Amino acid sequence: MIDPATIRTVFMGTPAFAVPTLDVLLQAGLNLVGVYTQPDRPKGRGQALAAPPVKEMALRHGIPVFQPQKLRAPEVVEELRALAPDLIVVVAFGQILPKSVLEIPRYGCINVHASLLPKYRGAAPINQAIIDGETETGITTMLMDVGLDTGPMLLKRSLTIGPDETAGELHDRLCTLGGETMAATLQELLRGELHPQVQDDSQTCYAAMLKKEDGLINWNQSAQQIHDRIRGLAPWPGTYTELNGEPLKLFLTRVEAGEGEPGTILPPASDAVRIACGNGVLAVRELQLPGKKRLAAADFLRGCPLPVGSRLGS
RNA sequence: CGCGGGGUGGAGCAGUCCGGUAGCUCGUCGGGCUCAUAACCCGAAGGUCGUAGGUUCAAAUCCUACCCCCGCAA
Repeated sequence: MIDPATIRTVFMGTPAFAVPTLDVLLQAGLNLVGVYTQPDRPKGRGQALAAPPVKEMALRHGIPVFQPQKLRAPEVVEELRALAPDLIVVVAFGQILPKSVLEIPRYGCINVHASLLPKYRGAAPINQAIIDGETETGITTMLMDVGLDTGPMLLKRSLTIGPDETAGELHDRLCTLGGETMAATLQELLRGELHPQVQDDSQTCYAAMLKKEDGLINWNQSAQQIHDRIRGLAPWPGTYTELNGEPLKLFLTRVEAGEGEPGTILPPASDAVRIACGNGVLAVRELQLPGKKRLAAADFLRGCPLPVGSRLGS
C-alpha cells in the first residue's frame, strides 16, 4: 500500500464538474503540489472577470494555482516539471496535454471522462449522449495518451439516463459519480492494482464541442429526436426555432402522436403549444422570446398568439 | 464603461416616436344559460403605468439619475 502523502499530485480542471474530483484528492490525503486551471475569463452580463470554480477551491485550501494560456508552451512545461509530480489528475481541463507533459509523472496522467468509453470521446459527451437518445451513460477513468480520450481505461461506473432528463441534470449526477469513480481508481492505484484496458477503437464515436447553431431545430426530424436535442442542449446552449425572423427558445417538451406539415402550429393543449414534426408532434410547455422571460405556454400565448397553421423555422 | 431588449390592475402584452380621462387576451368575483365543458352570455371589482427628481396648464408618454429582470456574448 502506497502512502498517499508521498504522492506529489497535480490537478488540472476548470468548471464545476471538476470540483468533486478535486475534493476526493484532498480527502484522500494526497500531496497536492499544484492546481492548473484555465485563465479567468469575462463572464455573465457586464463581462466581469470570474475565477473558475476549481481555482476558488484550490485557493481555499492553499494550493498553488497555475493558469497558463497555453500548457504546451516550453516554459510552462518546465514549470510543471519543476513541481516533480508523481501523478496528474485531469478533469474537464479544457486544454490538450502534450506528450512532454504526459511523460512527466511516473504514475501517469489519469483522466475522469463523462462517458462510457470508447463511446463519446471529446468535449461534449454528456450532451451528445442525450441528443442521441442513449438510455445509459457513465464515467470512465483512464490513463491518458496523446490521443483525445483514447488511452487505456481503468474503471467505469454507469447510470441510467431518464427519458426526460436534461443535460444539466445529468451533468450534476455525473459530476458526483466522477468523484466516486476517481476515489475508487485512486484506491486501486494505492494498492498497486490498476488494470488498464485498451479501448476498442471500432466502437468509438466522437462528441464534438457544442456550437450555438447546434440548437437550431430541424422540424423534419421526428418529435422524439427533437425532444432529445432540446433536453440534450439544456440549459446550454439551448434550443431554438424561428418566429418572424426572431429566435424562439423552447423548453420542457413532450412527444405526442399526430401529424402535420413539419414546423406547423397545431391546436394547443392546455399546458403546451403543439408543433408538427417530421414524425409525431412536439408539445412545448415553456417558450421564450429574446429580451423576454421564459414563460409557460398558456402565458406565452396570451401575449404572443401563435395562429394554428402558421409555420416555425426559416 | 462589451452590445441589446424590457419593467403598465393577479398573469402575458398593447399604448410611449406625434404629451390631454389607461386598452387587449386571460384570470378573479357576482349573475344567467346548459345533461355537460379550460364552453357561452351579462355585469363587477382590481392599476402610485419600476423608483426619485425635472420640464409642462397637463407626463405611462419628453429629460436626468438610480433599482430590478431578460436576450446576445463561453
